[in-house]
Amino acid sequence: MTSAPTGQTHLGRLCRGSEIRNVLRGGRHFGGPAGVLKVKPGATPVSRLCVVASRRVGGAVVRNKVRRRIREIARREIHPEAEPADMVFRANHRAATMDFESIYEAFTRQLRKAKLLDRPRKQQWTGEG
RNA sequence: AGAGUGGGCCGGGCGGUCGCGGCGCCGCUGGCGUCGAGGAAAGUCCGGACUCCAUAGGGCGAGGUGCCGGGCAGCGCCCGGUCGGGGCGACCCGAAGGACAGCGCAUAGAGACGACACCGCCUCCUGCGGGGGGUGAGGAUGGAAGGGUGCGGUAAGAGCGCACCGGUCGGCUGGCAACAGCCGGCGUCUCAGCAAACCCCACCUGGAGCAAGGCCACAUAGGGGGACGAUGCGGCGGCCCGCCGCGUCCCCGGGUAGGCCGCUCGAGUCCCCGGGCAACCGGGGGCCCAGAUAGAUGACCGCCACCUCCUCGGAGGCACAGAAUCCGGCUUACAGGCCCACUCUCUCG
RNA sequence: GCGGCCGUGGCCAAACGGAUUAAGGCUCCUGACUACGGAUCAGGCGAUUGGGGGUUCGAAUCCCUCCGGCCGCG
Repeated sequence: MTSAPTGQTHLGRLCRGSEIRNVLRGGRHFGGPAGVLKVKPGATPVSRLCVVASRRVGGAVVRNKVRRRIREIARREIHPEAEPADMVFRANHRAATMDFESIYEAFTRQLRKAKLLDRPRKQQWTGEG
């Protein structure tokens, strides 16, 4: 398992095994072609993300690439003023062969469902960017 | 021109926007500068450095290595050579000590190493069914049959005798040596293979591993030193002798993934000169070249290379693969490309 | 970072230097029995012994190397 450091302004790291298990067990489930996203209301003022890429995904190079792409998308698309959340993304083996555009579309759809692209209690903000 | 052998190297380049880690600086909720994966970072198959523990010594055992010389901190690695095998050749391959220390080698076969005769051959006897003796040349068995080839010899044969080729012993010459060449002796004794089967011989090996190990903060309460010792238990590399600890008394002050150190400057790398056939070594000068701690390199765009496709202007692709204490090797994976030396065949001059 | 075990027909597996078609069971196929099926009986198909290389007369077995899977310790 790996957890990615992310943009420190509004996206932190979720590293501890107990917290990760907590999110996986009790979080809301958002499926997608590249993997599963689990979200729970944040325990800290900033949102935190953990990307899980097991050996089923591929070798070290592939797993690093998937993890970095997910983290990059989250960094750019999650709104700084959204409700802080603890997230765990578990990548599957299909993520290894997908190009960046496909992963981008799939993951942003999951984030939109989780209402993380929006500013809370304000106007709808289109997440295209 | 075609086919091939050996060695070395590269592993897309330049620029821009956003983002990440280390270090340095500044006017420090940030900014600026700078550096930021590989030849294999991999497998973890060997060897070390480093750290802690153990070190009275000895015996048994276990594992590894195995032609010679050199290189190296060391190695099971590398270089050079010897011998054997393969290739027309350049070259390539080889765990390459010992089989009179022992033991074993299925089936077949008389016999697989001090034993022996199934067929055959020769000879003698005969009551013509066969029997006695000689032989190991021929056949048969087998992966392999107690040196090989030829001539002589003989009843038939056989190192029975001779010559040559091995083999072995001794000497001489060359070589540091493995070994090679030459000379002589030996067939009464001694002549096969397998030791990546056990085994013998020689040499090597203390145990763990950076989660080593150390420092700091905090809580339940544990450790260190000295003295005494029967059994039991545990530890010391597996076992034994042996040694140490657990037990009692006295004295003194502290162990765990939270943080910090170890943590990256090193048997380093590049250039030049010198020594050496070479591996490599010596000297001089230049350079600083990742240090994360759930683990930093990503995304997008433009131009130029390279490859493929076609509607000739575009589209797609661009290997294997990601540092975790650090080095030296080995092994394995790898799109495409470059350079050097050499060999064979054909053609032309 | 250390250390160990395993890989044999579709499945479970035996043989650990010795010939042979690499046992045996389940499954599957064919036949018998039955009105049909099951059970039973008889016969049969099915193997690069994880891949490659080496040692040997001979390798599933010994050695080297790679691949895959499982487990243990810190």
